[in-house]
Amino acid sequence: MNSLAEENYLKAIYHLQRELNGDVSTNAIADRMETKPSSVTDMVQKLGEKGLVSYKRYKGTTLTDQGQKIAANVIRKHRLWEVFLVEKLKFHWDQVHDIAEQLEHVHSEELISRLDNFLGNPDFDPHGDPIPDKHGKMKRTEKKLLSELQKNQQGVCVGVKESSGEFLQYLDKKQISIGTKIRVLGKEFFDGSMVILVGKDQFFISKKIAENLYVQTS
Amino acid sequence: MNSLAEENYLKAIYHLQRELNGDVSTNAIADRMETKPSSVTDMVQKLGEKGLVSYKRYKGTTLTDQGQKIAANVIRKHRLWEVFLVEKLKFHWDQVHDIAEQLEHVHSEELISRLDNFLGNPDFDPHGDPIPDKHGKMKRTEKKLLSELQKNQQGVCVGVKESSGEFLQYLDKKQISIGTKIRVLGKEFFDGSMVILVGKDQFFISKKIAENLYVQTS
DNA sequence: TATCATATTTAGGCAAGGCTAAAAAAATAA
DNA sequence: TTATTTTTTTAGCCTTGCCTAAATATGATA
Repeated sequence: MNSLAEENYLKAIYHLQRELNGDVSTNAIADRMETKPSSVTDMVQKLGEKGLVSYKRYKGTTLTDQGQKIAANVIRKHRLWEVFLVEKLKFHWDQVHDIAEQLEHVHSEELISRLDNFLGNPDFDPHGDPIPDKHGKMKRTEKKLLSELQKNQQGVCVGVKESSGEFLQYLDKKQISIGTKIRVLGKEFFDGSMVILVGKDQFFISKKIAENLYVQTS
Repeated sequence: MNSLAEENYLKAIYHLQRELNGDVSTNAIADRMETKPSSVTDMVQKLGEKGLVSYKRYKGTTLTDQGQKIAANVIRKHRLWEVFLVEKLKFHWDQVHDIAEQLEHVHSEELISRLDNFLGNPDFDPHGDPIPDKHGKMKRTEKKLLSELQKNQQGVCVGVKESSGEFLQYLDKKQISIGTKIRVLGKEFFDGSMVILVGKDQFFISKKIAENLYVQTS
């Protein structure tokens, strides 16, 4: 059984490894965890001894298979709980992160398997992120950024890149959520801004918005 | 915000205060928490400084109003989660305690209020114990021990006094659960044993069983 | 009341996870 | 290549919550 702190480190390393695709530096982890580099060194050494990461002094850290499995499981729990909070308890998708952050550390395989079932074995969480299965594998979608679409192309919103409260609230105000169909009515070349159609409303969005929304085309 | 350890102490003191109706001794707490008396002393002193218990050296500990409120809230969460686990995730009532023990420490008023709602604002948990409302008040039922019933009286099972796995499994085997109607067909004077009717089955139970089952008569 | 057993507290330590300050390695610039 | 900056690690300390051993209060008994 791993401690809460250990699980959080593994999770952070898991995400960083994907973002940076490669070894993860001590500072990067410290940044993500909002802690000091010296604390990180202590912890990755401990995780190293436990065989959950491969750590070499001054070189960086990577998850071992075992560490990866544990991290994926924590993420699985986090995302399943998010689905529960949104689908069953009717939370808004921008309110669930902190609560899921706590729920993800409840230990019980039985619980999570029953929860998964209760929710209908979802493949994606309310932000469009894939939910790993019990072996740590997740569905890969061919998702693009909205900004990559051309005039008259359309796609279904499947997730966000940036997930700050402000951004999610913006989307909410515009009635954009997972599953929302979006059609590009126009696109300005010089600044990347767009006019899009959402339901019956059409409106203007900046390049910054378009670069932070994932859509599935095909 | 209180730490996990603090919440567990408050909860234990809350229960003990009711069981012993009065001040709670350091040893009693240590016993309940499966920890050493010296650790308890440390903690009650700390809780005392925080104003959550009133503690006097060598005299014992009681919850303050504030401490009581916090304890009741933890218990509320525990019992609501138990309802969720049994009603929604179809756990058996004898499997949910340890999981609820973890879930009860998730901090979010909003979460618990939505959960309460989702579950239909239940008044009792799957073991028949009352669920405190958000102000810490709980419904009082006039429940008796089965052993207090006389021949030909009947009652509805509303809870258990002892809740060990063995006992709950015994009840399960006999098809007794919350809501089960039980009629006393016979009662032996000299040892308190009974013959009872449950559904269409009648069988013998010892005094020990009868003294650990709560029924509601009226 | 004096004595003895029991309950409780105090003192001093330990492990987990943090932090700061200082040392050492690596990367970058001159 | 040498000097300088940045990154990382080490050393030493802090808090929380636990523990053991020793000291002290309380309460029961003679």
